[in-house]
Amino acid sequence: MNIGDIAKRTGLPAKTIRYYEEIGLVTPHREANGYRVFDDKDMHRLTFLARARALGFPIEDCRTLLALYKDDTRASADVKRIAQDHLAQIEDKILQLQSMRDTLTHLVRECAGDNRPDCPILKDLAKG
Amino acid sequence: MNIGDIAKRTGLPAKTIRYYEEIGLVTPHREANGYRVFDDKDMHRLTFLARARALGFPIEDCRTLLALYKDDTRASADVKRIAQDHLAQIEDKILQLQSMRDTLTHLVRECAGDNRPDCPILKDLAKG
DNA sequence: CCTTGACCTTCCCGTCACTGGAAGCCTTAT
DNA sequence: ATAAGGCTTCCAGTGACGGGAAGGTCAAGG
Repeated sequence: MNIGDIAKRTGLPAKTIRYYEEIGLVTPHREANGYRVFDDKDMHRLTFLARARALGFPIEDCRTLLALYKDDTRASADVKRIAQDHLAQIEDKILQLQSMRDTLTHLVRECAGDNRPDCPILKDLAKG
Repeated sequence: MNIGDIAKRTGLPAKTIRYYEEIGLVTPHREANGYRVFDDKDMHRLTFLARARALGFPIEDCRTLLALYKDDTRASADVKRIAQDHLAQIEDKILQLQSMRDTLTHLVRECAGDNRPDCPILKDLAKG
């Protein structure tokens, strides 16, 4: 399969797949004309990557997860730790965003949104 | 005030303040020796920026908000629209993160986390 | 007067995970 | 023969800074 086909099948942009090759996450073969050829193993790795990225794992986590996946002697504890750490980061982020959302919701509700200059949003930002 | 003092007072790193000057968000004077000098107006702008950034507004929104703040003839509707758009983005992001969190929480709960290789997290990532 | 340490300056590179675009080669169909 | 579309590499940009180097400045102490 060429890069366009695999892109369609994995849902990953061709650019992203080239980038993954550049950083060593996949190593497709090359045809005589220089084109990349992807086999089922590449397909599988890319699908794995797509799912891991969709769960928000950073690239380096993905690399580690792929290595663990390949390693039959892995301990599930190693996988779990990575997932838990990532989960903790996500939960932190959610809390931050919820706090922003709450403040913003309040401010937006207070603001008349008409053509007068008086604005509680700006007032709040300015009050420090 | 020198940059170190204003950094302490605003809570912004000196590096950030220099960056804000570079992109035109503040324009402190310069002493004969080249040092930046910040007055109360700069202080006020930086405090405004710190608060707006803390609410997650992107830099370009901050620039616009500062301009609106300065403009006595503004319509509060303009401010409100910016805040609402930003709020919508935050809510989107929260939903994405919550979806990730839910999946991860489930997977982590399923995983034994011992030294055996069997791992539902990897299984899920691999299944595509 | 000299030095030390704490400031300050600019400049450049690195972050993260791509994305856009240019310039040019390859393949397939007409 | 040519045109369309796919492929290649390489370079630059994103957002909002952070790290660190090389060097100027200032106040206090010996």
